[in-house]
Amino acid sequence: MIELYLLEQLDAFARLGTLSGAAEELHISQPALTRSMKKIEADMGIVLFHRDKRKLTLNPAGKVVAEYARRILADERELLAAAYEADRRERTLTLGSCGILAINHLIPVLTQSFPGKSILTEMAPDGALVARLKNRSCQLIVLHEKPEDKSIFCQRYLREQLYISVPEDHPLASKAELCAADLAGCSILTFDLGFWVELCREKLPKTSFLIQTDADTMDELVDASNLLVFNSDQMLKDGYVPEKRKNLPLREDFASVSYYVACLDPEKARYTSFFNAIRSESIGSR
Amino acid sequence: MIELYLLEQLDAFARLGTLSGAAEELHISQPALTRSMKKIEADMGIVLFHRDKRKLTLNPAGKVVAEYARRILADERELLAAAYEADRRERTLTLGSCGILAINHLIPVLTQSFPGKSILTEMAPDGALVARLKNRSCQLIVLHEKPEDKSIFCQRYLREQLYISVPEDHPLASKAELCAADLAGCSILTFDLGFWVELCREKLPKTSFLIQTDADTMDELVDASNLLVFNSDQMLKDGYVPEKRKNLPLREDFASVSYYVACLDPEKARYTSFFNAIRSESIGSR
DNA sequence: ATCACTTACGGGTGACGTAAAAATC
DNA sequence: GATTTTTACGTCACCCGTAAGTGAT
Repeated sequence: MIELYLLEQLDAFARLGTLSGAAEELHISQPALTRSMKKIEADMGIVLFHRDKRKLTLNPAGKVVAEYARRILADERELLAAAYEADRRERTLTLGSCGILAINHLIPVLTQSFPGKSILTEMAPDGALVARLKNRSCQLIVLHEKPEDKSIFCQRYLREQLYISVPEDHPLASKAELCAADLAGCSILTFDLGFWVELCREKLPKTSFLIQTDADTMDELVDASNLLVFNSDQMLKDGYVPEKRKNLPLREDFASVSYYVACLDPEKARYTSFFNAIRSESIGSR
Repeated sequence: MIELYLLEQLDAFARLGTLSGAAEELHISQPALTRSMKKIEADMGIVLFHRDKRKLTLNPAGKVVAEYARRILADERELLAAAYEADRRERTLTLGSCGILAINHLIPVLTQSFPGKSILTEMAPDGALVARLKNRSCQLIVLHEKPEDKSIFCQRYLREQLYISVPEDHPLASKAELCAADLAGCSILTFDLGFWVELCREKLPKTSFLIQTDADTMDELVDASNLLVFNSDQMLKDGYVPEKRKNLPLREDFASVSYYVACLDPEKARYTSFFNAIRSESIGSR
């Protein structure tokens, strides 16, 4: 058995050409290298060097060993990288969601249900989420349409109804509720809420959406402008109630969605406590 | 840097399933293994095992490491095998020859010209020899036809003239020399001399050859029979003179050949002393 | 004199075995 | 009680650095 530190030292010598150079790179003394090179030969029982009193060079067998050593050292580095990646996956639970609401709601639940695990969240469209679930990039996903796939275990979660926060002095403020036509030609301020934006752009083509990604900027714009603001029953319940605005529901089919929390069916046992935890919340929200 | 002995121990545990089993296979104590497994984790800085008080099992990251370890250990074994093979090639000089005569003559010369090297000889037809020279299975070859290939350096060596040793009471014994027709219908005893047998079978289709591979058997058959015996000027010079027989030359073009010693042209400098040694012998033989 | 490698010597880390304990079946 | 793993302790190997030596440029 040739230990890796010996192969590393041989590799350094093979690349640098001199023991002194290799010793410098490895931060060890020359004599240590002399001994190591002798030790490899002794361990293998064959001669690997041509000794010229002045210069040490690899003979053909030595070159063969150096070549393999290089490969083995690369494999060892790969081992470390793969192990760290596996470890990271073990310690983190990745939640993918089609919208930001579920993320905000679920992070505390996940933190409590899986103590010791880091929670990583990301937003993506439903289709991409299913793909990420299957290639194990995500362990849990939140969709706004029920997946048909039998290999995916799925549990109904919250409903969310779209609201528009209308400035009190806005013409629409007199209404009790809104429909798509009311919003034609309007601009609506909205945070980057995931699927909602795409859905509304499709369903309300005559309305423009002003997407904000920074929460503070968003808040300032809401305060400083008399624009319509995107909102929902859940957001209102969470306390997101813009000042000096009336919050009106948007009465359209698309403006009310159900969320579904899903995982790979074979893995559902791992997440039982989590699914139980959100079931009560889900029922409570109806 | 994870040392190989640790990976070996992890691999044994991964295969055997228990530390005690692995310890037995590795001929070390259990506590040593416990410590080694802890050391791998400490060296890598991640957890690789699920500890159940009673049973130790690999977690996903541990399985990844075990898988890589297996590959790396296989590579290390391959390294050893390749190095030993390279070392063997370095220490042995392989001579291929079309006939046994050149082998017998050249072994002492090679032994003296390349002190410290083992000499390995083998017999094969000219075509195969050239192939073996090119793929480095042989360093030197002896042919009975001059190769045209420019990448092959070639030097003329001995000539050999075929003789037939005829029993003194045999009808042919009265002749001074023989031709192909004289041998029609005869059986000739011969040792396995390489290309000569194939050549004679082709040129003397009406003569049968009784091939012997064991030298003692051959000698006894020569003494006990009144068969013709295959011979040559070189063999006679070497002292192979069957008793109670007359040695007659076979006067046919094919029955006299020149040998050529060859090596790869880029390597000829390595064999200068050898080529010089056989040049004098070659000239002396004419 | 300088450079490259080798030899000689002393020190500290660490890999091992033995012995014993803890925990589970 | 038997099996498996862990902890504790002492020993020995060995890997390293420093210092000195050899040979070549």
